[in-house]
Amino acid sequence: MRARIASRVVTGIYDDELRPLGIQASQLNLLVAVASMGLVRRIDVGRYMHLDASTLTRDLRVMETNGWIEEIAEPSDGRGSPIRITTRAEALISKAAPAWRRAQHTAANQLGKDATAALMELAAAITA
Amino acid sequence: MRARIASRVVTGIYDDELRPLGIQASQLNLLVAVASMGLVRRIDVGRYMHLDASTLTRDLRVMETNGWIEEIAEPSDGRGSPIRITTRAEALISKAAPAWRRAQHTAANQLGKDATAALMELAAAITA
DNA sequence: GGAGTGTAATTGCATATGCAACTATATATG
DNA sequence: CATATATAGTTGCATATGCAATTACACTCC
Repeated sequence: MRARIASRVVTGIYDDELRPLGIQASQLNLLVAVASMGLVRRIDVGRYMHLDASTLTRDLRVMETNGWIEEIAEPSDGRGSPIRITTRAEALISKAAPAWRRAQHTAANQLGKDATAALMELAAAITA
Repeated sequence: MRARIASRVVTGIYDDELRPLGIQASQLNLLVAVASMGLVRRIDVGRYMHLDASTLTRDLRVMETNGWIEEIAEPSDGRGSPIRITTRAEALISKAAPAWRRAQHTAANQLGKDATAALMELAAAITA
């Protein structure tokens, strides 16, 4: 319950800052993850983000529609072609950086120093 | 991003344990919250759980259908009658307690002692 | 007591999330 | 090479989540 509440609260802080840019925290997260991974299969994004494959199918569809993600190889490959971020999305990430940082500061202030460090620790434990 | 990933991972651990009981972590969370609050208005549940009112309308509808929550006063009150947990749901909470504890242990082990303490700290900071 | 203000709840819309089942491909194995 | 097994991705289904707009009260203030 604590983890879910924390997620909602923190997500809300980021969503508020990102709203003028027309992107949500969940989407920008995904975009940054894909950007950091380069040309990547969906499943590997899923493993990194701990997201179910079916969730990714749908989330990425929205982002392809927005022109933020593109599929690379021929569509005849039934096991899926790798994807990558578009230049348009790269521009968006840069443009969103200040709002992102503001949200980060707001969240850090609202949580306090200890709890913020706690969150970093928590994420590190999951990634490991 | 860290908060959202943590939420997904922890929720998944609880969902796995609760699946045989036919209830999800999100629903049991809500049930326990309502149980602890007694006869309560939806909006106050929302404030406690940091959930939007519209989300609660829908989440609670599912739980009323399942017979876990009941509305008390006359439905003529446009600003909503308070709700409370049913005896059936109380029984379910008791029955789910072992699975809940198992999930708690699994999560604590998977996160490690420091990260678990971190999560408690995080939640405390939000509630305060 | 009627108008204005504030609050609780719902609805329309869009996205997010995961499970089970299925499809399509790749890889191993005899 | 044919079959078995494993893996990537999608679809149907159900729930979860929040915003904007709307509805229905409650309350206050002349």
